[in-house]
Amino acid sequence: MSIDTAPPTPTPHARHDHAHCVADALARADALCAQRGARLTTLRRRVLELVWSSHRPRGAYAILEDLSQQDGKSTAPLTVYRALEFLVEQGLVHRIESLNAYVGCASPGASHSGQFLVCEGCGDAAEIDDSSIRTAIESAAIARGFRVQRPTVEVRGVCKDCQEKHP
Amino acid sequence: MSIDTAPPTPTPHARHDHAHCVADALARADALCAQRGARLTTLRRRVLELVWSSHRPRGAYAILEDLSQQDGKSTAPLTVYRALEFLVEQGLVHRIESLNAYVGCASPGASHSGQFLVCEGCGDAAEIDDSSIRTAIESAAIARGFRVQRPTVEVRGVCKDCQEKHP
DNA sequence: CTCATGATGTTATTTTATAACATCTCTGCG
DNA sequence: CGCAGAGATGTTATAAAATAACATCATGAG
Ligand SMILES: [Zn+2]
Ligand SMILES: [Zn+2]
Ligand SMILES: [Zn+2]
Ligand SMILES: [Zn+2]
Repeated sequence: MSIDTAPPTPTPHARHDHAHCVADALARADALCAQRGARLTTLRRRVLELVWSSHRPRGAYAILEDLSQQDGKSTAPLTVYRALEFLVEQGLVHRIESLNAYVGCASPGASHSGQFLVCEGCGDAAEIDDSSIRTAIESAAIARGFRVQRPTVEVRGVCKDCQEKHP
Repeated sequence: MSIDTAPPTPTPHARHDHAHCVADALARADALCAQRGARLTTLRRRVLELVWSSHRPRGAYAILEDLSQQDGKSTAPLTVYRALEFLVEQGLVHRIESLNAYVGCASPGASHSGQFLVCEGCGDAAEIDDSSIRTAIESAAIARGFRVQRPTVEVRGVCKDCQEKHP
């Protein structure tokens, strides 16, 4: 069976060891939080793991359902929102504004602004950290006397794999 | 961050003839829609005018309230959402994803992607159309085989005037 | 005029997010 | 240890944003 005819999978670009992605993300989170004295509690760690369950942005309520299902009892939205708030503050998770959803950060610890290529086909959100974009935004802002605090770049379009599937 | 819930006062620091802004925007909208055969109905035109009541992004429900108050009777959310949908499609209004709010387009008709400098201080959203940003995004996408459909750039920070007020 | 199309009205519901307050749990300190 | 205080979580209720499904109205081509 050739790669070209591979069936649709939850993670479309699934030619990778995703379990490794998750384990890696959790390990980095542990290290970062320990280093900072931030408390990555069991709950927060579980939420982080659920955010990382795919490379697609996931809604707070989707995570909530996972959590409830795992525990057999229903959890309150606030529980998830508070955990997400912590994770975003720590730079472990990014919020995709145009989707009201959350996705694991590809390189936490590094200072970066969050730039995403969001595919309409598969829903994947690929995080990039392009210095040209960063500096272009900074320059444009400076030219107008605007002090940048948090740049948001979310590019909708179609990823490489999805283009090949629907030519 | 709070979006514009205050009464529709023109921009806080703007020493400009805002009535002219609005009239101008409406005139251009009339012309564009006429040219395209799109129907800028009374309702849609009124919503456009309300979006333009300031240079701050306004939420759909804020506009809804204005509309209801003007008419003395309550209007349904869908009424506003449908009008906004039309206005966004026609490029007369942009949606600011990170605020769930809408703002009038500074240069409708021109093809542009929507780049905004959103001030945390005054709530103003200044629309820019910076070619460096545009090309930087396009290049970064091309390098990854990603086909861009709709780039979104929303930069949070503090505008010039607000920096001067709070030094 | 008549019909087809698109626009608006109406009612109900879904999805996303937060408020207010109670309880628990960890940690540092006497 | 035992206790105080801060931070984390639980609980209940509500707010805010968006959409669904279906009915009616308005407009313009033929
Ligand atoms: Zn992975
Ligand atoms: Zn990141
Ligand atoms: Zn103005
Ligand atoms: Zn514009």
